[in-house]
Amino acid sequence: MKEVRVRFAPSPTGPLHIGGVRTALYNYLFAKQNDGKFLLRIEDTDQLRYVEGAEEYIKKSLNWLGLIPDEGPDTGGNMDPHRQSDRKDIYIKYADKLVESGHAYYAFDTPEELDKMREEGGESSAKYDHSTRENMKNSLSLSTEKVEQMIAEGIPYVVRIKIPQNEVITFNDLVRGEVSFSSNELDDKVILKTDGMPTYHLANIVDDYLMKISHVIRGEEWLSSTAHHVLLYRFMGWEDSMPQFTHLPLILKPVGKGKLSKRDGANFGFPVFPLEWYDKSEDELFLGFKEFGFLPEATLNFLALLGWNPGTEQEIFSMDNLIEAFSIEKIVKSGARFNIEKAKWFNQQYILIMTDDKLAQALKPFVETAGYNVESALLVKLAVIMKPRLELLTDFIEKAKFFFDDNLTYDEKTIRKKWKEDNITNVNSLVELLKNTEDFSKENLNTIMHDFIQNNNLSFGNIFPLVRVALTGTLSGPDLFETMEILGKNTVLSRFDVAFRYFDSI
RNA sequence: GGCCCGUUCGUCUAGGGGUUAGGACGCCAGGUUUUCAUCCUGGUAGCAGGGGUUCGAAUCCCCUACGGGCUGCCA
Repeated sequence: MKEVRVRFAPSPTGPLHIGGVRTALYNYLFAKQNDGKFLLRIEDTDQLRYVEGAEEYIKKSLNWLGLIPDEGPDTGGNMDPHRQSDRKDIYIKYADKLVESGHAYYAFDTPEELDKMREEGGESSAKYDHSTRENMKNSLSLSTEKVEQMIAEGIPYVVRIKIPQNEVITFNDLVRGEVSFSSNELDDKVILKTDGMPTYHLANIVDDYLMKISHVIRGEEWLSSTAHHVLLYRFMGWEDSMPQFTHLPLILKPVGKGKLSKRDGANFGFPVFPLEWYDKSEDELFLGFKEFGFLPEATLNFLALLGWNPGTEQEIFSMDNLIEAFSIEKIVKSGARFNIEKAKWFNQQYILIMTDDKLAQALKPFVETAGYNVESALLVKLAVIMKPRLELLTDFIEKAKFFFDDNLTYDEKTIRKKWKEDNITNVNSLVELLKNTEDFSKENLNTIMHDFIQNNNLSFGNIFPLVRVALTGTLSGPDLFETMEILGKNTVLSRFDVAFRYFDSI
C-alpha cells in the first residue's frame, strides 16, 4: 500500500486560528495512525497579504500543541524547500507545460477589463470561462504573432487553465462521498499570476504531487475548487497518483451566522487562536488558548471532538488514544458551533488528572505574569487543594490569590450579616485561643475550633463564615483548617487583626 | 443570482428501516461537604417542514425552507 503522507499547508497571512489547528490535528492523527508522514508546507504565494511573523507563529503554535511535523521548512530533506515562495521556478515550469499541451493559456486582461466583463454578466455575474474567453485578451482569442509581440513588449500576463466544455468531473470525498461538478460551471482560473507566483490551485497540486501526498485533508472551503484540481492533475498526467480528498466541516460562530472569525474571540470573550497574537495593523492584542489558561492537551481533545467522534461514549482522549481511535469515516459532515463552555469542561478534566507537580509547574508562569513570586513548595501545596476548583489555569490567580497576597477584598454582605454583638465576642475569644495554640496543623485546628464551638454552645454558621472572610476575604474556598495551616499562625493572626479593624468600620 | 455541501435536545454528538431516540456540555433539583469546588443521584430538552416508498421512516427518495461554502491575479 502507498505510504500515507499528509500535509498541513497554512498561508502565513495571519495567526493560525482554531479551524486551522483542527485541520492540522486531523492530518497529524491520520499520519501517525498509519505510520505515515505529517508535513508542514508554507503557502506564501500571496505577497500582498503576507504578514511578518505569521510563519513563526504557526510553528510555535504547532509546537505548543505537540503537532510536530515530520517534514517541513525546518527539517530539510529531499522534498525541500517547503516554502512555496522558494519554489517559484518549479511552478512556472509546470504552467508552461500546460500552455504547451493546450490546457492553459496566456491572458492579458487588466483588472478593469475583468471588472467590466463581470459587470456585463448582470445578475448572474459572468465568469472567465468558455462563454466569455473568446471576447477577452488572451492567447486563445489573439493571433500567435500578437501574443508573442505582447509578451515581448513586457505586457503583464497571467496563465489561466482552459476548462473543457460538457464534462462532468466526479471525485470521491472521504467525508462526503461522490461529488460532481459540471465543467460548464467552472471558470478558467488563474494558475500563474503576473508576478510569476502561482495561485493556490497550481502550487497545491504541483507540490502535493511532488511531495507524494497521499491524502488531502483540508477545510470545506476548498470543496468547490476541487474539480479544478482534479482537472489539473488530469492535464498534468498525474491522475493515477492523485491524492484522496477529505473536506472537513467548518467551525461556526457560537451564535449567529457564519464561520468563526478573529473578531468573534474579542466579541465573545474567548480565544480563537492557540497563542497570543499582536495585530500590528490594528494595534490589538489577541489572547490565545494558552494565555486563557487552557492546557494544550485539553485544547486538542476539545478540538478533536468538534467534528469527529469515535462512535463510543468516550470523550477524554490522550494524544495516543486519539491516534488510535481517529478515523476519517467518523468525521461529521455538518459544521459545528464553537462552544467555549465545553472547552472549559475538557480543560477542567485535564487539570483534575494532572499530577500535583505538573499542575504547580503549569501554574507557575501565570503566577509570575500576575506579578507574584510563590515558592515551589507552596505552589505544589496550593495545586493540591485548588485542583478541583480550576477550570482554567488562570482561575488560580483569582481563586488562590489570598494565599500569597495580603491585600484582601472582604465580602461585605457577610460582615454586615454576621459581625454582631455575640459573634464579635465569640470570634475574639476564638482568636485568643488560637494565639495560645502552637500546633497549627489542620487536624489540631479542626479539633480546637470544633471543641470551641461545642463547649460554648455556638453554631458553626455564626463563627466560621466570619473567620473565613477575615482570612481570605471570601466565603468560598478550600477547607478552612487547611487554609489556616498553609497560611501559618503569624499570617492568620495578623489577618484577623487587620480584618476586625475593617469589620468595625463598616 | 448560480454551483456545491449540509440539517437529531440551547450546544457537541450516537443512532443508517421496528430504539422508552442514547451520551456529553450547559441549566435545574437533591445528596455528600463547616463554605466553594470536586464527587454521586435525578430532571430539563431534540429527529426543520411537506410529500412519497414501506406493514412500519429520525433512518430511503423528492420538494421546500433554513444554514454553510465557493463564485478573486486570497488562500
